[in-house]
Amino acid sequence: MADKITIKDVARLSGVSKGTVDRVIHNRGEVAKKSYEKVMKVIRELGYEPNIFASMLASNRAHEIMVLLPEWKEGEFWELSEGGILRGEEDTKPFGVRVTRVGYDQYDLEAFRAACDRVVEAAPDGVVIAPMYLDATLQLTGRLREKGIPYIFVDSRIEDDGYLAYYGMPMYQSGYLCAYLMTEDRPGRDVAIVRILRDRGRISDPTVNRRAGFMDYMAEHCPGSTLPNVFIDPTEPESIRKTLDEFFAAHPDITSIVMFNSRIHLVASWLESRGKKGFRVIGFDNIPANVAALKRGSVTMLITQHPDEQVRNAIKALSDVIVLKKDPPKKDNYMHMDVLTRFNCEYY
Amino acid sequence: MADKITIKDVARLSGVSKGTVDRVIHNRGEVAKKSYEKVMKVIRELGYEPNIFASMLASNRAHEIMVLLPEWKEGEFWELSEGGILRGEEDTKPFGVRVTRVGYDQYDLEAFRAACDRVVEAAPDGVVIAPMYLDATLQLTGRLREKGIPYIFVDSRIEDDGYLAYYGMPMYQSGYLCAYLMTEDRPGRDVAIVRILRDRGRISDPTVNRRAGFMDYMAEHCPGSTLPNVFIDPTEPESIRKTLDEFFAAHPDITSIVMFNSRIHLVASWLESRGKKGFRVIGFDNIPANVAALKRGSVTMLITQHPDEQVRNAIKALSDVIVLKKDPPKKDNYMHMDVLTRFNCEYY
DNA sequence: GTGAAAGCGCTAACAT
DNA sequence: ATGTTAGCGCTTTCAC
Repeated sequence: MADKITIKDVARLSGVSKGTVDRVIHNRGEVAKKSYEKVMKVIRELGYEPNIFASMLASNRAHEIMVLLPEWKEGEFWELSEGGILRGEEDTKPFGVRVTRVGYDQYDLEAFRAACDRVVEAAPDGVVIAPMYLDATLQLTGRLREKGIPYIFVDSRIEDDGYLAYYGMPMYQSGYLCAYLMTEDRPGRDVAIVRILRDRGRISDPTVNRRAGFMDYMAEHCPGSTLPNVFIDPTEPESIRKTLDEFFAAHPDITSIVMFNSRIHLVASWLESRGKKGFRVIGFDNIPANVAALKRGSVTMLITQHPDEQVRNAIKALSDVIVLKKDPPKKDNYMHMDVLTRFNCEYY
Repeated sequence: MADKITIKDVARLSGVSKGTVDRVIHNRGEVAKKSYEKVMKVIRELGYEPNIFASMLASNRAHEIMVLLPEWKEGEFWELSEGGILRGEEDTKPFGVRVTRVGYDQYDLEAFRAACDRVVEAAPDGVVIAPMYLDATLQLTGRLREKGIPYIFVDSRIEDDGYLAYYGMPMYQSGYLCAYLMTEDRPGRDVAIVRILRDRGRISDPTVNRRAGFMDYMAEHCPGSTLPNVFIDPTEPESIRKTLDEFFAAHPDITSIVMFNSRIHLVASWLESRGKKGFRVIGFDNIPANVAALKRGSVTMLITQHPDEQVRNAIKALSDVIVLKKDPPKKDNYMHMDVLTRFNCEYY
C-alpha cells in the first residue's frame, strides 16, 4: 500500500492508545483537549492517512445516497438522468454505497413535499436534489443541514448556501450560444421563437435565462432581426398544427426556428408534415425524439445539457465526501454545452 | 454491507477450509479436482462475492498501471492527456492503484522501443498505450500477453486483438462532420485544405482517415467545390507566411479553410497578421493556441477529441478489471466529437 | 492437497 | 477520559 503509517504509529508517538486516536479522528468527543491536540499534531507531522479498506471492513457499514428527481415517462427529458444514476451506482458500489431513487411528480407541489419527507425520514448519508419548488426545497435543505446530511443540486440551483456542490448548465450562455449558431453565416434574418403555454405549477421556468441569453446576443449582433413568438400547447397535437400553420402563413419569410425547451421535435414533426425544407431549426436536449428528428434532418442542431453526467458527478462527489472523507469538491460546476448535429449525435 | 455471505460460509458448506476456498477463488492450483468443483458449486449457489475491502486489506498489495504516451512540450496536443492521467489517478487511488507515466519521443522509434522495454521490465498490472509504431507496438503487446498483463489502447488502435479495450475518436466520421459544418448553409464554395509536410517517422498519419471522411462528404454533397491543398512547414514560421500569401493570392475567392491536425492556429495567426476577415476556419483539437484563436474569432469551430477522457477512461477500466475483477468493458469505445465555438469553449 | 492460525488496519463495545 | 480487546473477511505462511 501507499502509506505505511498506521493508527498504531500515531498512538505510539502521541503516547495514547489506538482507541483514543480513533476518537480523535472521528471527532467522537470524550477526549481530553490535551490528548486531542497531541494526536492531531502527530497525525499532521506523520502525514497519516487512514486506510479506507481497513476502515470499511471494520465498521462494516453501508452508506446510502438518495437521489430526488422528477418522475418521467418514456422519452422525456428526465429519463436521460437514469443513465447517470446507474453510472453513479456503479462508480460508488465498490465503496459500499447504495443509491436510492426517490421520484415525484414535478407538477405537483404536494408530491414534491411528500418525497422530501421520505428523504428526511430515511436519513441517508447524502442527497442529490433537482430542486423544483423554491420554498419546499429550502425546507428540505434546512432539515438536512440540521441532521448534518450533505446535499448536492443538479439541473438548477436555489439560493441556499449550504449545498455541497451544484452541477448544471449555464443557462444564459446556452441561449447566447444558440443565437450564435442560429445566425452565424446567415445574419440579418428573422427567427421564430416557439414557446409552450406555461407549465403548470413549477415555481420558475428555467428557460427564462436561456431566452435572455438568446435575446441579448440577437440585440448585440443582429439588431435588425425581428423575433416573433408563437405559443403552442404540447398536449394538443391538433392545435399545434393549426397554430403553426397560421403563424408561418403570416410570416412566410421566416426560415429560422428556435425552441428553448426540449420540445423542438414537435416543430420538426410539423415541418415534416407540411413538407417544409431549408429551415434552420435549433433546439435543446438530446431526448430520443429530438435526436431522431436531428438524424432525419428536420432539426439542424441540438444543444445538450447532459442531466446524466450531472447526476453521475453528483453521486460520485457525495460518495467521495462521505466515504473517502475527501474535501468537498468545487462548488459550482457548469457542465459543457455540446452542439449536436446529425453527424456527431451517435456518439453521445 | 451488501453481501452477508463470506468465505467462511462457503468453506463450511463445501466441507473444506477457508484456505482451500481461497485457492479455488484465485486459481492457485494445489487443489483436488473434487474440492475445486464442490467449492465452485457452493460459490455459485450462494452467489458469493468477495469483499474487496477485506481482500485489499489482507493482501496489502498495491497495483500499478503504466501509461505509455508521447512526451510533449507546453501547448502541444499530448499535453491534454495529462489531465486524464491525473483524473485517472484520483479515481483509482482509493483502490490502491499507482499510475506511472512512461514517456517517449513520438518521432523516435528507438525511444519508443526503449519505453516499451521499461514497461515490460517493470511488469505493471496493466498498461495504457497510445500506439505510435505498428511493429514495435505489436512486439510490446506480445510480451504483455505472455506475462498476462492487460492493456488498453487510446488515440489509435492497431490490428491486435489481444487488447482489453480501445478509447478513441472515430476519425473518418470526424472528417465527415467537419465537412458538414464547413458547408452547411454555405454550399458550393471551394475549401482550402491546409496540410503540413509529412511528420517524420510516425508509422501512419492518423489524419488520413479524417481527410477521407471530409473528401467523401464533399464528393457526395458538394460535388461542384474544388478543394485545393496547400502544404506548410510548421517549423518554419517565415515560410508559412510566404506559402499562404502565395496560395491565397492565387485563390482569391476561397474563404473556407480546414486543417485536419491540431495546427489550425497557424492559419489563424496568418489570417490575423494579414487582417483577413470573414473566413470560415475549422480545425481540430482544443489545444490552448487553438482555443485562443477560437475566442479571438479567427477560428470558427474546433472539433475535439479529448485525449484526457480517453486516458482517464482507460485507467479506470483497467483498474476495474485489475482490482475489482470486473468483466472487461466494451471493447471499442468511440468518444464523442465535440463542436466548439467561441461561446461554449469555456466549458470543456 | 489441505487446515490452522496469524495478521492486514481499523472500529466499537467494554472495561477501567 | 482512556486503554483493552475482539472482531470485520480475506490472504498467506507453515505444518501436516
